[in-house]
This record gives sequence, structure tokens and C-alpha cells, in this order.
Amino acid sequence: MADVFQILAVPSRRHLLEALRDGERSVGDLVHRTRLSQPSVSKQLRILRDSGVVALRAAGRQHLYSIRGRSLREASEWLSYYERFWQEGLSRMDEALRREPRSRPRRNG
Amino acid sequence: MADVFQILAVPSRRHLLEALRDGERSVGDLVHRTRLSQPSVSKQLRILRDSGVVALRAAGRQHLYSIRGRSLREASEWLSYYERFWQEGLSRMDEALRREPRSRPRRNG
DNA sequence: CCATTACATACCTAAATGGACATATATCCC
DNA sequence: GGGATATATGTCCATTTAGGTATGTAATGG
Repeated sequence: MADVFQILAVPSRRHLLEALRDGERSVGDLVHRTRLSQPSVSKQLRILRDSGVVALRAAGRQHLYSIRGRSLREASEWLSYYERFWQEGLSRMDEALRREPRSRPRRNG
Repeated sequence: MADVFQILAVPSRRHLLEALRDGERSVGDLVHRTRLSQPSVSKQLRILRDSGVVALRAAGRQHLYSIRGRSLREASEWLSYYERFWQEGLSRMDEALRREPRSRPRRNG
């Protein structure tokens, strides 16, 4: 069960997850949406499943995969600590001041 | 300029970014906060810089690194497409229905 | 039962890369 | 200048792994 960022690091796996955004898809369906061979798709789906990012449901001969939010949430939460670095227009100067709250900014730098 | 998820896939790099959460840090400072050698820290900082995740500011002999939000934002935005998978209690059944909005749920499946 | 369809697994290989050590470069201080 | 400090780069290596091909397995239909 590798960490979620390592899972997301591979473009093919992200493409698979993008194809799953609007619901369950079969393996063959996913193969058509990528440039990967069927075994490669199955392999990446296996990795996604082992890491808890997708779930599998059997339906006859078909295997239907779907997104499981829980693991992706970890990544999102990690990134949330950095939101302030783009939400406010934080410059490095602002940061420097933030680290030394005792010294007030001087009029002339 | 590798993609941001590949950058974040390496734990050492995430540790460096965590150490930069509350502002600029020098290289030596970051070395003390990791178990990496100084050259390894410099190497990873170089990668982070090339990918636009951190910025460098020289201050005498010291090189001060800081977070640049822009690149991380891309990752956060990608993940935002999956928020609904954990924000609502979405089951696979819900998803199936979402994919076929024309057919109403039948009383007996 | 047999062919077909749908998917998974085994195995292999080429490529990428994280981290270490040695060394180069730059700045500071005496 | 010269030594010390701070950081960067060069080089090497062991490890990981994405993707392909070949093959195995399970479900469906006649």
C-alpha cells in the first residue's frame, strides 16, 4: 500500500482516475480510453486497488472499477497546508516577517 | 520541469516542503531537519526549484528556500475534482445512477 | 463441451532516479 | 591571502518500475 502521492505520480494512473471521475468503468472501457495495453491497464488498476484509490465490483465477466475517495483525501489534506501560499499573495518578504514576529518592518527595509 | 505529482511522490521532498511550511529555511537548516546528507538535500532542492515548487534567495553564504504556491496549486486543483467522492457519502450505487440520469431507480432493482 | 470474450498474472527489460561520497565554488573573517 | 563555512555539482550504483508479450483463468453462449 504505497503512499498516495507515489500512486498519483504516474500519468497513466491519473488518466485512469480521470476516466473514473463520472462513475464506474469496466476494464475494456478504460483500455479504450488510454493508449495502454489491456494487461498494463489491469496492472495499474491492481496498483490503484491495492492502494485503496479504487474499488472493484464484479459483474459477470466484467470488472467495474470506481473511485474511493478516502486515499485521495490524504493527498488533498496534505496540500491544504499550502493553500495559503497561493490564496493570499504571499511574498517571501511576508514569510520572513511571519517567522520573526517580534521585529516590526522598518520604514526603509 | 517534471509534473508536480512526480515531485511530491518522493517522501524526502515532501519532508523538505513540510519544513518550509512556516517560512524560509537555509540549506543547513533543512539538512538538520532530515536524515539526508547535505548534497542530497541540495539535489532535491534543485529539483524542487526546477519544478517551480520552491524559490531561492541568496543571503550571503546562505541560500534561503521558500515555497512557491503556483505549482502545488495545480495538484490541489486536480484533486479537487475528486472532493465529491469523500465529501458526500457517495456509494458506487449513487455513481451508477449518476451515470444514467435518464433511468429512474426502479423499486426492485 | 468448445469457442469466445473479459480480465488477471508471470516474466522480462529498458529507463529513471534517490542517495552517498568526493570535489568544486562562493562567501566570510582574520 | 588563507582558512573556515555554506552550498552546489559530478559521478556512481543499487533499486524501483512502467509497459510490453505471452499465458492463465473465469464467465458466456451455442
